[in-house]
Order: sequence, then C-alpha cells, then structure tokens
Amino acid sequence: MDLRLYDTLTKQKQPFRPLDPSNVRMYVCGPTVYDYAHIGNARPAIVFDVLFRLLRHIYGAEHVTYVRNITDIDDKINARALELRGDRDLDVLEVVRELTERTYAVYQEDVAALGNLPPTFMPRATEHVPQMIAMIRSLIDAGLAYAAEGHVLFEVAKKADYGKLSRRPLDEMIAGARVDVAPYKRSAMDFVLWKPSDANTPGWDSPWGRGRPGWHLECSSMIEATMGETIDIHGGGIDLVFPHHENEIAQSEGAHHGHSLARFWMHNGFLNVEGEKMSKSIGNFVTIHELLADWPGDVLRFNMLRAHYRQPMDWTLAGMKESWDTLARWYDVAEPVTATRIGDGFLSALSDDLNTPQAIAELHKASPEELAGGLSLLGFNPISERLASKKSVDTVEISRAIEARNAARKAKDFKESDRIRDELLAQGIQLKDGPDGTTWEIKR
RNA sequence: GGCCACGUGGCGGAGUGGUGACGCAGCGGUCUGCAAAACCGUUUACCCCGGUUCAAUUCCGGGCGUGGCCUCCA
Repeated sequence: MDLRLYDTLTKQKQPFRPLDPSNVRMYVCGPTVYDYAHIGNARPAIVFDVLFRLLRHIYGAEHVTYVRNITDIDDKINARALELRGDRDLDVLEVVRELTERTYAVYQEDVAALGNLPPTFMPRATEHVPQMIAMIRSLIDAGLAYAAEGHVLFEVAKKADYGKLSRRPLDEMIAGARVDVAPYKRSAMDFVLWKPSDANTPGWDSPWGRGRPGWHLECSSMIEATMGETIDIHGGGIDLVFPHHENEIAQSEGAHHGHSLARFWMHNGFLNVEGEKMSKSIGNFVTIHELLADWPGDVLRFNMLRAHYRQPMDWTLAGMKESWDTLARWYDVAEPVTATRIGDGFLSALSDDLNTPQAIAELHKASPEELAGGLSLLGFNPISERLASKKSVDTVEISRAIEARNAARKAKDFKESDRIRDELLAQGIQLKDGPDGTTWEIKR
C-alpha cells in the first residue's frame, strides 16, 4: 500500500518514502504550557497520532519515532506567572515552574483521554538550553547570526531561500512589516535566537549574558537532539507555517550546512466553534479539559476525524451528538469481535494523505471484523463502556424501573409501563426494547 | 494592500473529465401493545459567467462570497 502525503513545501501530494525505514522520524509542535489546551490544540494531537499509528502499522511499531515537544520557555508563560503572583511575596521563577508543571500534567491527561498514544519523546525546552546555545554558536560561526545588545538575531538576508515554505519573498515582507523595528536589528525581518532576561524572568547563562532562547529555536534544537539533522515529517497547525516553521528551517539548515530539516511538511487546518472563530472575547473558547468533563474522549476524537485534516472544520454540538451516535452503534458491533482485520479500502483511504472521512465511509460498509480493525487502527477501543456518559446515573434504580415496566407490560398495564418509560426519558434515559430484553442509553 | 485556501443536496462531508461516495435528518416498510432502538428500502447537489472538450461539478480565465496568514496563536 502506497502512502502519499501532502507536502506544504512543494504543495503536492508525494509518495512517502522514509530516509530510513527502520527509523521513521516525525516531529510535531506541541503546546505552550501556560493554560488549558483548547479543542483547536486537540486537532494536531489527534491527526498526527493517527499518522503515527498508520506509520507504525506500515513500518512496524518499533520503527517509528514520534517527538512532540513541550514549550515551557515562553513570554506568555512569564506574563501569566506575573499575573498569578500578583503582589504576593513569591519567587516568580517558582511560580513559572509550578504553572508549567501543572499545565503540563493536565495536558498529558487530556491528550491521553483523547486516545492518543504517548509520543516516543516529549522533550522540554528547559531541558535543552545548552543545545540551543550550541546551535546559536553554529549560526554565528556560519555568518547567519549576530549578537547585539544582549540579543542574538538570525540575519534573514543571509539565507537566500528564506521564505520558501510560506512562499513570501523577503522584500515584500519587509515592506509589509507592521512591527516596530528594534534598534539592534539589522533588518526588520531578523528574528530573535536569544534575548536577555531580567530578575523576574527565567534565564540561563550564555556567552551573551543571562537570557533565554527565542521561541523558534527550541524545535530546531530538540529535533537535532532527538532525531538528528533531517527528519521525515514535520507537522503542526497551519498558522505555524509563518513565521515559526519558516524560521525553524532557516535555523536548522543554517546550522547544518544546508541539509534539509524535514522531507515532508504537514499542516492541519483551523477549527471554528459553531461557525465562529474561537476567541476568549466571544466567549466560545472551549478547552479539551471541560469538554472531557461531559463527553467521552472517543467522541471528541471521532468528531475530529470526520473532516479531512487539511480542511477547515467547524466544531459543533450537533456534530458531537452525531459522532456519539455513530460510535455507539459501531461499538455494539465491534465489541464482540475477536479476530480483527484491516480492510483494503479503509487502508488505501488512510494512505491517501490521511483521508479519514473516506476511511470512515469505508467502515460504514465494512464487516464487523474490518470495522473493529479499522477502529483500532484509528485509535479507538470499541468497548461500549468507554462511551458511558460522564453524567452519573443510578444504574440500580434504572434496572428496577425496567423490571417494573416489563412486569406492567406483561400484565398489559400499558398505562403504567408507558408512565415508567416517560419518567425515565424525562431523566434522559432512553429505553431500547430488543429481542434479548430491554437496554438503555443516555439520551443527549 | 500582499500571499494562500475554500465554495457540493435540509445538515455533515469525500471524490471524480462521462454510470448522482458515505453518514445524519426526512420519507416508506419490517418489528413493537404503542413508541423508541434496530434492520431493509428511498427522495434531494456540485456559487455565478465565459472558455477548452464529443462530454465539466471535476481543467482554464474572470466574477462574487467565506476563511486563514502577513503580529502571539494548533
């Protein structure tokens, strides 16, 4: 089965051939740990987890390395820590540490609840500062970076193909630059590799004074540290194309004699909520954490996979409901299956640039064995209990009511039996009479 | 303003130069005391205007519309 993936750099679907089939390497930009992750953040986590699983299926589980980083050095974190401290007598650096630890822990729980496998490595920026300093040195040595006033900047003009990923000619970007140009910059587009820290900001000693790395640097550095100079796939949200990934390319290629950073660049589309862009001011900011409080993670995951990863997607409550219904029906069919298999149509859909909607369509036509196999490959464990509502219900009470109703039905006291049924329905319990007796489910 | 996506039936959502994916909803039926669930069957589509072609929803050009990036952002 030929895997084809869309590459942002060439803007084409290309056949995927790993550099080394015994070690397929993929890196995905992870979260900045300063606040709960929102459902937009869940999309790349889920999409690239599916890709991870597909690669493991094709090349063998032990032959795929998946790295997703944790950004725990960032000015948003620092700003939040200052807010949290307020005027209390606390060490801000300590608040930063607590904030990142706590947020990191919640993130790990949340993505696991979404059915994602743990990546092979989850490196953190704070653990790679020496490597970052070393990379800055290489860039200075290569004549691509310069130090000025405690900063080190990447000199974009020195890299002839800068802008190749986002397809932005350099002169146009400078003309359109809206930022105030810092006096120490040689050009408006030059970006920061290192910047000074004050007493209230985490900092590390370096040849350019106590400071901290610029955001883009950590990914370049951690890719090098965990997987080497050139990897097979680099993924992330489409909004990261510029400037983040563009700058990663500049840094990594600059520090590695022009050797390319990634052979495939993959970007997932944006997510809207009920037709609107998610934003705190509109009040439609939905976090993974709060969603998991009343929806099974499987439902959130399935909902995400109903749209192709590159398409913009609209997250809606109606869609969640539909996802739940489909999954519930499928789990009933797949749960008793013991010998699973992967259908050809299903696999070729997935192999066509991760066409999950097509793959799902194939599952609708599949045998129970293929359905179970497909669900499993997509990261679902078809165990009906996993779909149980997070709402607490008194199952003993429900069983008793069902017995009472069936007794009434037997006695042909339909007025009473319907009364019980309606009463349960009012509580959100939907009864289902089947040939093997009565079951129930939570009505959403 | 620059760059880039996208526009498919009531809804979600693939795909293709020529026999109207798939799911949900709707409708008809089986089942049921009646419903629900389940199962079987089934109606509805390709933004507008040109062009290429024997043939365009699919390719090309233009228009309109929506969204993204250009500043932190998945």
